[in-house]
Amino acid sequence: MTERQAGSTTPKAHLIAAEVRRRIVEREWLQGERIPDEVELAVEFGAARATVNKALQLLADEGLLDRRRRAGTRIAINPVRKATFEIPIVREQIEGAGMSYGHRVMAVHRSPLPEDVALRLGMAAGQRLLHLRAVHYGDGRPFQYEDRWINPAALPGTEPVDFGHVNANEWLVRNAPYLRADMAFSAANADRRDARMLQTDPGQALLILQRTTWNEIGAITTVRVACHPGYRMTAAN
Amino acid sequence: MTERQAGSTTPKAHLIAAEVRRRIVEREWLQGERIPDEVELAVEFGAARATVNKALQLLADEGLLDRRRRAGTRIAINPVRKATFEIPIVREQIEGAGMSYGHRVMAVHRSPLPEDVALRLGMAAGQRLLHLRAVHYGDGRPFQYEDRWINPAALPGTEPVDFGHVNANEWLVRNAPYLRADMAFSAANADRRDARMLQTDPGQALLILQRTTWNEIGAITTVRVACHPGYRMTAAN
DNA sequence: CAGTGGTCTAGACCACGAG
DNA sequence: TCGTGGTCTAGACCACTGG
Repeated sequence: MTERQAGSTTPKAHLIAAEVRRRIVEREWLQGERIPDEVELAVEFGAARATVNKALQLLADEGLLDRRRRAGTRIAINPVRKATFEIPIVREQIEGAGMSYGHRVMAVHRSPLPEDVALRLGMAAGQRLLHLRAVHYGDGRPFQYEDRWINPAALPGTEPVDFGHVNANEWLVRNAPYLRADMAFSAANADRRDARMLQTDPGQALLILQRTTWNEIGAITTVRVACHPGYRMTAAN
Repeated sequence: MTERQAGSTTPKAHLIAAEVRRRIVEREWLQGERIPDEVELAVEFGAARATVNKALQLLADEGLLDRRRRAGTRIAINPVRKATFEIPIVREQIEGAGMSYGHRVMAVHRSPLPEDVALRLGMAAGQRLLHLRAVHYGDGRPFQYEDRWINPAALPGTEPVDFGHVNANEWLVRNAPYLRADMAFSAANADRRDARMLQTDPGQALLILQRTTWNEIGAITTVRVACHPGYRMTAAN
């Protein structure tokens, strides 16, 4: 780090972070130990304190460091690591995998909210919202089956949309920015409807994704996505 | 934003980010539109450019903005949002839920790598690694069943460990910091062993977590975790 | 109460890439 | 080519919180 990397475009903060990470991984600094403070490191690395700060913040965000005012910076004892999943538009995901995309709306109704869905949305059960069921296909084979509830009251200033023909997934992503979102993964045995929609057998284990979004008005939409058998949701780092 | 928030400890960069987010969510700025450049916003918000930069970087990391040199900053058309899951130590997760933790090692062997595991690790099949099977309990009920392979060669400078008695999950977290990790969620029907370990029935849908870590030497460990039926992995935002 | 990280600022130079 | 974001710096003040 004393030598300047010739021709490198890597930000100095990243280089410092990498060097600190190396000292941790190669056990020069052990879990629980306190490391030099920002000013010392700034001198060592020939950088401004702000740059060292940025580097250490990166590592703290990764869960590798534990930083506290006055107490200093320590190597985390239990590095709580994080996995980040990107939630792309289904169509892009399918086309990105080199398959052709298809989409079919199986049902659109204005229906009273069942108890469990109302709970997810934080609304009263029995209220009538838009209920939508659709299947996304990749190369003609079912990829995901989504069961979605939409709250039109949370979508002011937009034309009424015919979700029987429009792709709700894409329309919402593009037209309903949200402030808060909730997300959960679980597994479930396919019920008869899941099985029919995904062209598989009842009882088949399915990865279930549940997602709800809110804006300043209230809940926008909640969706339960059943993925085709064998689907893997992956994250790097 | 012109008025200074009296007594607020919220960083100015966060306030700016919140205001920009509001303009997006309330459709003052529409998807695809270009927003004022950093210098203009700095003037409007009475902040330094670096502060505005930090705020906009936050939103870009969220996937809400699309920033490019020379081209400026635009509201993302397809906001690819992210969900972040924290991977805690199992014991802390269980105790954090108010349950008592239990742990039992069901088997420890030095075995030749099966084809599929070797592939995950990027090693040659047939090589002999440490193979470990263990169950984590919450209030006496099975919580997770883990099937783990450990590469001792990637753990130099540490005493040999008796994983028959030590909790591998915790020992590795604390003693084997890694440089890269891989992670995937999927669903599977419980096979006979899964069912026995988790005290449930074969065929039951289980959430499967698969995780592999590497350091500068090579693969450290790979684990397949089968969660008890009904388990939900949640993320906020 | 004093040491440490958290944040902001004004200014600067540079890299990228759209036009 | 040149406007825009990316990054760094030196310096400053402040907010925590451990001792």
